[in-house]
Order: sequence, then C-alpha cells, then structure tokens
Amino acid sequence: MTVTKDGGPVDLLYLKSFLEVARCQSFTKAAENLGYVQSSVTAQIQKLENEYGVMLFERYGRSMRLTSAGEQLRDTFEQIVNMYEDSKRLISRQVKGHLEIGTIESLMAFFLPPLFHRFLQSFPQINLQVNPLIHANIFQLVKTGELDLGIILDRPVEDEDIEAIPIRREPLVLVAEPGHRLCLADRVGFAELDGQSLIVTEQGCTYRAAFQRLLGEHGVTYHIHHEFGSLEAIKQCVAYGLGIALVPRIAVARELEDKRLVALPFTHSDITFYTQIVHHRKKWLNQAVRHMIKLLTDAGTGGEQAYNEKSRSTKS
Amino acid sequence: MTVTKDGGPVDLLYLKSFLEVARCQSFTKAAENLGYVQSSVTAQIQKLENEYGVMLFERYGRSMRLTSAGEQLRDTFEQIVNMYEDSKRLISRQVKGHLEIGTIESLMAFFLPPLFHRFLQSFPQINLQVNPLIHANIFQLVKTGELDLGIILDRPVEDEDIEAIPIRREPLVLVAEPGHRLCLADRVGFAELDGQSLIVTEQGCTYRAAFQRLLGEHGVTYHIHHEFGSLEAIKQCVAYGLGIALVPRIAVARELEDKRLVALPFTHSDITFYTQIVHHRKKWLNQAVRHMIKLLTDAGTGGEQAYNEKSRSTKS
DNA sequence: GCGTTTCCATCATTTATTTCGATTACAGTC
DNA sequence: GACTGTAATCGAAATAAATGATGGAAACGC
Repeated sequence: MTVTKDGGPVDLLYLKSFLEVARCQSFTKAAENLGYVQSSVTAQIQKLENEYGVMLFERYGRSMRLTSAGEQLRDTFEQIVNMYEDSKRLISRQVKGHLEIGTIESLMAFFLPPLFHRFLQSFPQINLQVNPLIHANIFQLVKTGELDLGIILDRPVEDEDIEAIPIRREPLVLVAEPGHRLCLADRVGFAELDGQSLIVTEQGCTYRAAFQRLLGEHGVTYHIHHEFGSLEAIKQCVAYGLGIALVPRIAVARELEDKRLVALPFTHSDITFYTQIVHHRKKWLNQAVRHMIKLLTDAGTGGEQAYNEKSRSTKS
Repeated sequence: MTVTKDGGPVDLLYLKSFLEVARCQSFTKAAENLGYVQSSVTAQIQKLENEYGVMLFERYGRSMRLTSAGEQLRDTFEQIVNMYEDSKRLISRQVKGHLEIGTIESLMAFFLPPLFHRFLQSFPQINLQVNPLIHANIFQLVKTGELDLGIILDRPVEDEDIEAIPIRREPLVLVAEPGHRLCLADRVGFAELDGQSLIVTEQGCTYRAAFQRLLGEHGVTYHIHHEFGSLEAIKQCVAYGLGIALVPRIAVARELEDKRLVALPFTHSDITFYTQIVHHRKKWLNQAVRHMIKLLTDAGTGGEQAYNEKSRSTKS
C-alpha cells in the first residue's frame, strides 16, 4: 500500500507562528515575540496559505483579522501545537542520558545552582555532571568534545570551532573589608591602588589576568598577598583585611548586602566580562542540551541584554 | 509577552514518515511508500529522535520495533497527522478559485473525465475550466502562463520554462474495420501500409506528425483520405471502411472491446508517447493545482511506470 | 495637503538544511 | 564463507529558510 504525501512540507513551527500572529494581530509583533524578523514570519504564513490554498489573514491597511478559513484553523492548530508540546514534555521527563558541563567556581557557586535545579525538574532522569574547572580547561574540553557545554566568564569569544552564546554582562567589583581606608574615597582609580595587597584567584582565571594586565599598563605596583582557587577563601581573607580582591559581583552579592564586604568605587572602563555558554559548533545538540541552553539564556536576559546581540533563544 | 520556541524545526511530514516506518516495520519499505529514498527517511527519523532526545526505534539486525517512547508517541502523532489532514480537507472543500487546463481531445474524451469528477469532489468550489486545444497551443499557453496546466500526449519534453511530468505511457494503435484485409496479417510492418488510405487527426497533432514522418522515412506511399479534428469522426470513418488510423489506444478501447474496430498487429518500435502534465516551472502551484497533479499522476501509475522515472508524487 | 510613520510584501543574498546516490556496515541466510 | 536484504553514513547537489534592505500602501500628525 502506498501512503501518498499530498502536500508540501509544513513545519510545526509555522503553526506556532500562525497562532502568534493571530494573537498579536500583527506580523511584526509576532516576529519579535518569536525571535524572527518580520519577513520570515510573512514567508511562513504565506507557506501555510499556499498549502491550504486560502488566505488566512485579511490584511487591511493597519489592522488585520483572520479570514473564516483562518478562524477555522486556529483551534486545530492550537490543539496540534499543544499535543506536540505535551508529547515533548512527556518524553523529556523520561529521557535518560548524560549532560556534562564544565564551569568556573564563581558561576557554579552563585549563578547556576537554581538553574540546574530547574533543569532537573524537566529532565529528572538526566545524569547531569557539572565539573568545576579553570577557564582554559573548559575551553579545551569543549573543543575536544569531552564537555557538552561550558559556562565561562570572559570577554567576547571568537573561535572557529566554538560557538559562544553571551548570557549576561557580569560586572566585576573590587571588594575590601568595611574598615579599609579606600572605602572612604569616593572614587578609586589606578593611582589609589598603588601599593595595595591583592588577593587573587588562581592562574588562568580570565578576569584575574585582565586585571593584572591593566594594573601593569597603568604602572601600578601591587603585592599579591594570596592566590586561591577558592572564592570562599578569597572572601574570607578580604573580610579579615588581608587585602582587596576583584571578583564577579554575583559572587559577593550577599556579603555586600550584609555589609561584610564593601565594593570600592573603582572606575575602570575597559573590563567588561560576559557569562557565556560555549559549545562545539559541529556537535549535535539534543533536546536536553538545548533545554539547558534555553534555561541559561532566559535566566540571563532577565538582566542586561547580552552584548549587543538580539539573543535568539536557541540556534545551534 | 514572549513566546519562546523551544525546539528545532520539525516537519509534519516527518510524523507521517514515522508512522509509516512504524507501520511497515521497515525504513526501506516506508521510504518506497512515501516516495523517498531510504536514507532520507533515516535522516527524518533521526531528526525526530534528536528532537525528543530519545531513540524511537530499536534496531535489531533485521527486525525493528518501537521503543516505549516511540510507542507513546505513535498515538499522538497519528492524532496530529489526522487533525492536520482533516483540516486540509475541510478547507479545501471551501476553496474557491479558477483552475484552467488545456488538453487535447483524445485525453479529454477518455482519460480525464473521471479524474475531473474526483477533483471536483475535493474542490467543489473551484471553477475548473478545461479547454480542448491542439498540442502547440497548449504548450504556448502554458508557457505564457495563461493555462495553469496542460495535459498532452507527446514524447519526453525538455524545455527551459516547462516542467513535464510523465503520467503514463500511451500506446498508439493502428485501427481498421473488422473486415479490412490487413486484419488477416499476423504482422503489419511498413511494407504492408504502402498504398493505404489513412484517416488522420488535424495538423499539429504530435502523434500524427511522428507517424507521417516515420512513414516518409520508410518510403511508404499513402493517401490521406480524411483529416479530422474529431476523434469520433475518425473512428466512424474507420468503422465504415474509409481507411485506417493511428490513435491512442485509450481512445478506442471501447470499440476494440466491442469488435467494432480492430487493432492491427503493427510493429513499430520508435513511437512511444506519454501522457504528460506540463506546467510553467516558475509558476506557483497552489493546493488545488497540486491536488490535480496528484490525481493525474496517481491515475497514471496505475498503468505502466512513466518513462523510467520514479515518479515522485508531487514535486514542483 | 503633505510629509512621516507604521506595517506588510517582495527581493536578493547568504546560510542551513534536505535530498539523493553511492558506499559502508551489519546481521541473517543460504 | 559468500550472499542478500537492510540500515547508517558521507559527499555533493538541490532546496528551502532567515536575513537585511527596499518598496508601497494605509493611517497619522501637523
């Protein structure tokens, strides 16, 4: 028996686009909401219209409304899309597998845990392995494919093999103990840092390196008092007045609130770091990985928009 | 509000492919039934599998079976596909519009009527206009876009602007009245035709032209006794013994059965004609037109396979 | 009335995906 | 152990999609 395919290709996403256009009464708004440009949505609707051989929307000058055919299809499409998405949820809850992520301590301790928690609600059966690593290793392991995903803190990354998705801008702050003399200054520049004791993260940390480079360029003499792999240790040492440290704000948010540490009004224009997801361009992203990326990007865009990019939700 | 699209593109046709594979328990058979090559179906299923993050089929050496996830999805997919196709039927029944076809008398009289009837059951509101034309005009009008579709009888067509879809091989037969002396021969070659009276179709008919050319090449002298635009007239004249005629078998199927005419055992290897749909390559084919093409090709492949091509059901 | 804005359609270009065909890999059969 | 039928893989060609830019038509402001 022959099963004929009487019709051209119709993507399930077109149905979603259709529904969104119907809801917004606007191609442009729908496109924005869906993360397309307007002409793409137009094209998708046209595909649907041609597939059905009918106009789906009556276009008046400014406003628009569904044609009767469009009206009839709306419910059907809604049902189809719902069934499809329900089925995805149903299956994803049962998905087993590995997802191996590498990230730096700063993020692992403060930004990621709630997201991982949410992820595991959708994919409870996934064996999620999160490795605390230093920057260079993350990059390397993603490149060789040993990690599915890396989450790093760095300046914008350009690499042949690696796709980097900026999640959010990560402000770095210079912290000191509340009694530190620099706390009294209403502005801390490089001059004021001269001769200070620094407490820094381990070698290979991108923001440490950038900071030291800057200090060097400005001729600041400084003294590295301690070098730790542990953020907790750094914070403790700063709190005990052993020196000052440059850390991601998110890592000291609580301490700043508690007034156990103070952010110095340090003005440096050049260091902007971004939390970024990195993955190998050629490696296939399955549903679970894509879901993780989506969680991360959504969590990020709650804050500042990641560099200037219109961060498309998921796009391998 | 932002509607996130969490998932890659999934074509509705993939779901059909999935169902067919599940039904056939075989990628290869499913591919044949669907009009794909095997590797395409494999790729489609892999896409689905990646989208859901699960294997859908357990592949054993020879046999295969659905995984539990596949089993769960089967019903959902079936429902989705049914809803989708029902919606297409629902809408197509309401589609209004024109569909203008040009064809030659031989086909219009014997092959097409039942197909047009079926077409109008699906698209009762379409204004279907069928114009009886001669070959050259059909070609010309399709080329200029004045006809949506042409249905012709010709040898394989190659043209820059025109896409020709072979429907079926159309045998031509040389008919005579039952009492004709050539009926007694067990083989009629060009030699036997020498001096015969021919009754032919109008100028511009492709098979008439081909036949005359052949006769000329073989040095056959003949006498054109009548030249008609009407097949009915030709058949009548042949029946009354005014001469013999070369016509498409389908045009005289009934008369041959009734023994009112006789097919001479004429052996000519060179003339193979095909019933073909022609349409302009660049012209958009809406649902109604595609449906018509599908009806025609399906009707055709009931007979002999059209030239050597694996005639894909619809492919603009 | 006339420019301006807003919104959709269209176009060309780039980019990605799909399809095919050929080949490889593998298991069951003879 | 060669053979057959079946699925996966790979490269190339065909096809489709997304984008950014352009054009046109209706509503809006003045």
